Amino acid sequence: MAVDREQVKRLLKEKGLKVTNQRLLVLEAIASCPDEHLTAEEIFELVKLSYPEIGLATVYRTIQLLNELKLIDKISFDDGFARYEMGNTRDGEQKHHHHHLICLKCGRVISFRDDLLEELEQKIACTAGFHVVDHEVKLYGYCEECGGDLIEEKRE
Amino acid sequence: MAVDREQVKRLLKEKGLKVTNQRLLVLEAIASCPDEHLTAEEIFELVKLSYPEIGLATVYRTIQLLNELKLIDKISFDDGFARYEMGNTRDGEQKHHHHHLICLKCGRVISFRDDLLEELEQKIACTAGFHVVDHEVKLYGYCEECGGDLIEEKRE
DNA sequence: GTCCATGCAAATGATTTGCAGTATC
DNA sequence: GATACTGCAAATCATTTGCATGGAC
Repeated sequence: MAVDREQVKRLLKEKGLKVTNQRLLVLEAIASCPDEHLTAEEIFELVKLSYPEIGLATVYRTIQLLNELKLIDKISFDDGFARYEMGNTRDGEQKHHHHHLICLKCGRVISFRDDLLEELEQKIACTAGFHVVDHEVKLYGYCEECGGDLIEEKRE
Repeated sequence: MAVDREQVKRLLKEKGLKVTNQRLLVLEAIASCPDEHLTAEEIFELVKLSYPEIGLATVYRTIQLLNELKLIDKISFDDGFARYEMGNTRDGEQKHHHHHLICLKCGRVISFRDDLLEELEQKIACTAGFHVVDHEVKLYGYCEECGGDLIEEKRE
């Protein structure tokens, strides 16, 4: 997943923010690991490879900024770390949320895209007078390697 | 929502754990606020009303214990506090998860019960070889008072 | 009486913040 | 050149832990 530097620069300028190497590098670090869910510390280590002078506080501040700009999404797997991944809004496209399967044994996190939730949202909106604009779903269980498909053959 | 003290005592003893006032009181504090999502600090304050000697560390340790015993559930709304609510496993009954509508304006949290997710779980199990055993859903939006039903009449 | 549970105070660890120097516009 | 951004170190704050005392069984 590549970052459109020009588009990001434009967005920053629009908001009266400055374009800095640190900001671009943090965003590109996250973009370079599309299937990971990086912690601030991990992003810090990644950026340090090409820009050793960066400070951890800058990473935290940048992450917060990019999140506010909707360029990245924040997620938590309740292991004590906030995690980040590329945002889902591309140009004018509609949101295409992906959710997470979390393996209770090995901790692996698998992302999946789903549209079934739209239906649920509609239902909620009608019944509760609640206008849903976003959702987050986590499914916990066991992945293939950890016995996900051995449901029937348990008991060994 | 009342706590069946005898049943809880039995459960604790079964596990070789001791029955203490603190443990019962923490559980009852949580049970006494079925529509709230209490933080450790809030539970601490509640229990202190009837048992002023209790320490915050005990509340944290007890919460952890009750969570492991599946008597309470942990949830996080990403505001920096872990929150707790009564567990959903009642006797031998099947789980009946409820999920959360979180208002982005007033912060109100509305719980709702849903079974549509079962369908989604089945789908995932088949396609990804993933055996889902639990799920967590958060819907973000605007509640009735904050304009949830004004979707059409927006503008101005 | 044994050993687990508690209360207090101190430790931990992710994240935030103050401030002086630095880079962007 | 003004002002926003950065790096460093110190501060914050929810949660955890060590240890001596107290309570359950």
